[in-house]
Amino acid sequence: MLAPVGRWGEREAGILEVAAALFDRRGYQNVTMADVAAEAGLSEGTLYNYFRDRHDLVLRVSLDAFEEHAVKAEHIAAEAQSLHEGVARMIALQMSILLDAKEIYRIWMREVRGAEDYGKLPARAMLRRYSTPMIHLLKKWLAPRDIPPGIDFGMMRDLIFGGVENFVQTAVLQERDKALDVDKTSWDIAGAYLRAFGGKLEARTKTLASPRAKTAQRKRARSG
Amino acid sequence: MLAPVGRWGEREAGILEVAAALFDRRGYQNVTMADVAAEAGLSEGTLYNYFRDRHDLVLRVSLDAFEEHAVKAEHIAAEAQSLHEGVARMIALQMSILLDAKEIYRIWMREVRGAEDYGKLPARAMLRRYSTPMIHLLKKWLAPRDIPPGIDFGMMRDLIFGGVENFVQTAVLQERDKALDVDKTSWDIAGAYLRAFGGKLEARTKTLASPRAKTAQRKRARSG
Amino acid sequence: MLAPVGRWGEREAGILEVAAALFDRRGYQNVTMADVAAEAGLSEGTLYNYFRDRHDLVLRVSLDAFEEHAVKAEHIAAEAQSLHEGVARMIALQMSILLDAKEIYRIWMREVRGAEDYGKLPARAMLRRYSTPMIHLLKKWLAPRDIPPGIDFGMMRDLIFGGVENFVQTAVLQERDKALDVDKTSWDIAGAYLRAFGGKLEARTKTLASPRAKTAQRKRARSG
Amino acid sequence: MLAPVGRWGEREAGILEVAAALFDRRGYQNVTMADVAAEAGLSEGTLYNYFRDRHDLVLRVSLDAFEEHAVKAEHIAAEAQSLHEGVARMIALQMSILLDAKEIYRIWMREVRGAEDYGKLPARAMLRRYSTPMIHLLKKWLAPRDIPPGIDFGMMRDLIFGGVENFVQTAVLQERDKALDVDKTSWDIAGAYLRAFGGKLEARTKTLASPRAKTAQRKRARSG
DNA sequence: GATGAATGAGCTTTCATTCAT
DNA sequence: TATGAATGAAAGCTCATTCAT
Repeated sequence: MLAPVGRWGEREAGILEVAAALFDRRGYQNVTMADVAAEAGLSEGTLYNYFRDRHDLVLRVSLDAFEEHAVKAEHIAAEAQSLHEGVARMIALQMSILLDAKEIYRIWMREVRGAEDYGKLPARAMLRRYSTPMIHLLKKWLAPRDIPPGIDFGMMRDLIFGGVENFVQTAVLQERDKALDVDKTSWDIAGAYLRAFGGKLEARTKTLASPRAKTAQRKRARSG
Repeated sequence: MLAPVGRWGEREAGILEVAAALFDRRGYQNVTMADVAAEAGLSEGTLYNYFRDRHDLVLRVSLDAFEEHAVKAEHIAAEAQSLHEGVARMIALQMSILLDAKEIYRIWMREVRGAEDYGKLPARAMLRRYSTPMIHLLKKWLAPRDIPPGIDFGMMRDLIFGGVENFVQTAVLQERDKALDVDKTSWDIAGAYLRAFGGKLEARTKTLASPRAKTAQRKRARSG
Repeated sequence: MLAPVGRWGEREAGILEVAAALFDRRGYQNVTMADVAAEAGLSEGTLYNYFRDRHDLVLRVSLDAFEEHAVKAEHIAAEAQSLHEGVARMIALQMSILLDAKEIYRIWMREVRGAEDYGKLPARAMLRRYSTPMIHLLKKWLAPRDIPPGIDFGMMRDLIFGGVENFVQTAVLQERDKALDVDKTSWDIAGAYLRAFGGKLEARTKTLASPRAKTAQRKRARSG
Repeated sequence: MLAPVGRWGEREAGILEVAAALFDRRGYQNVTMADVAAEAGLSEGTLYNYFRDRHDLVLRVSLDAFEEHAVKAEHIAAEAQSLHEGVARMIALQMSILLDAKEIYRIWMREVRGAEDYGKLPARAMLRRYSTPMIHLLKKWLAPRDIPPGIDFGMMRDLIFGGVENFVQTAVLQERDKALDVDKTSWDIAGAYLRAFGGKLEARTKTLASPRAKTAQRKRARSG
């Protein structure tokens, strides 16, 4: 779902952006509606013209952010020249998300994935858009007879994304995140997973475009 | 509401148990002190005879639960007859924790690991007790020359635990958790990781004791 | 309970007035935020739109009340035609404050004067504005050679204000306060202090304007 | 009312002493029953075998302390060789009370004098015992024809005690209290009051016994 | 649509007091 | 008498949400 155009749509997008930044800076549980309103230069009441309630705002922030990620994941899957490259770039994407906007990711995991009733449908759809490209990638390049017994594609995806998440979390906790070479590490980890799942490894030749840099650019462009 | 939970020292254990169950059912952020008190059959004020404040209670719940897990992890590492068996049992332990008490795990990861000041020392020690046995296991059985480049032991541990966590989460979300064959899946996933990290695989012969069943037993015993 | 007290800026003044009255009636330590809210016809939360916290409210009540007193004290010092008249009017002012709003005075002495950190600056400034006019008065009219040894101006001020406070307190306790002739008593007490400090006494000729009456008028006007 | 003798009485006296010390150190509003119990080496429940409730304890602490002061005041009035000496010693007593145990004094003024129903009778009696010696002194030495018009003995007492209280309070606030020469200042202030009330001044010849030192001695003796 | 004061339920925490042992 | 765990009524404060303007 794209943001509506025109003034109304712009303002909504502005609120979402401001809220995302605030959430990321302070943790979304510690951001009040008043904070968001103030940061957006609006009054509190106005927020409720755009979002049903706090939950809705949180949800939309996360959906919005994940939309971008989903698009990127789809590109990676579509353009991969090899399994190793594709998985590595997917891992690099995941890493950069966690490093740049881990709070949004947290919201996603806690509020959106776990939500029982509200917004479940668009959230599920978005989750699928983000996580299925990895499955497509694996399905395309892995020979069925090489896949170890008991392992399926969904499991692979879960193991990869979860493993990377945990690895980055530890790195952040140990304050090794600034020194992390995302591209190289992604390639190495991808290699490990290919071994695990019966894929063919490659030597790392060309540099992966860093989604991290792209993200930074986008942010600069928007706030201008 | 349960009947009041015993007297004296037992009462503290009872509160912890009741709180753990509540946290797990509703998410610890959504459980109030009044909820815990009511569920334990006590008045609100009484809680504060046992725990300095809410934070203390949350911490203690998590520490308490993890103590048991740590002990089990240490046993597994000490008694493993092969790498495949050890890793599989470790994964099975992790799975059962996540299936039985995923919220406690969440508390651990978010409140305890991330805490800056309070209880950092005992918490860190406990974390190490839980997560290092896996590293010991891997160090003991993996031949250094078989380990793929760019992969170290800490990374292996993070990838394994994180991957399993995510896999279980997805299973729970898709309501496949009841049908999950923890032992078999653990063995298969362990196999994948051994391939990934250069370990020697084995055929699965004997049944792993399910820590899940043991936990259930303990709980029944305590609340009597 | 009073009817809701006006709108906007008036509301703050209304809360302050209502709080001052409550404090005076029951002792400010025994007045809760809920009490103030109820008496002002507001909900509890609303109070916190006007005052950061309880301490802030208490402080503001006292500062507000003392501002008026300070202005009066300055006028008295500026317009005094003789030392006897000036001191007498200052004593009469002090008496009327204590009779009308002794709790506010108590807050001032205990919370504001004694406070270590918060609002120290404006509070100190206000205290000076209230208590220095008396010193100016004495300095202007007392011949240095007439002042008894060991007595300085600060001491004089403290002895006068403290003595009057205690005298009024006793009168209130013995329920003689209604019958108290503020003007005459002030004149007599002033005379005693002039003797004590080496000042020239005068016969009491004209009536002192009673600040007590003025205060009552202001209150009636405001609450309308 | 003297404390009962025997074990029961001793324990009660011990609690009172401990409570008085705590009150003075931290302000009596900030001392809980639990604090007093802990400091006295008793359990909380036991306190209630000796004191009906918190109010009763506070009251008794103050009564107890004032009993000593009253005895001293009576001695001073009985043994005074001149008005100047008597008043000066009375002022010195008041100063030392305020410097050594201002919290007890505060309790007295706030809780006891102001109390409407409870313990009014013994409190009133004690207040009288403390404050009438000053009146006796003045009545004995002041010639009625020298007393200025409009001034009576009760007023004198109030002006003296209140003035001294305020003076000491200011000194404490300005942290001049350590440097305060109690005997000299008392003499000078007494001189001022004698001028005010028509008494005969004297040169200060002999040193006044410092009640402050005596108090310290007593405390040391008791806690041994 | 925009405002922002008002709301009030809800939270954590304290502490004097009670009472079974 | 002594104990001390249990109590529960407050208290101060927060904040998502509403609504008259």
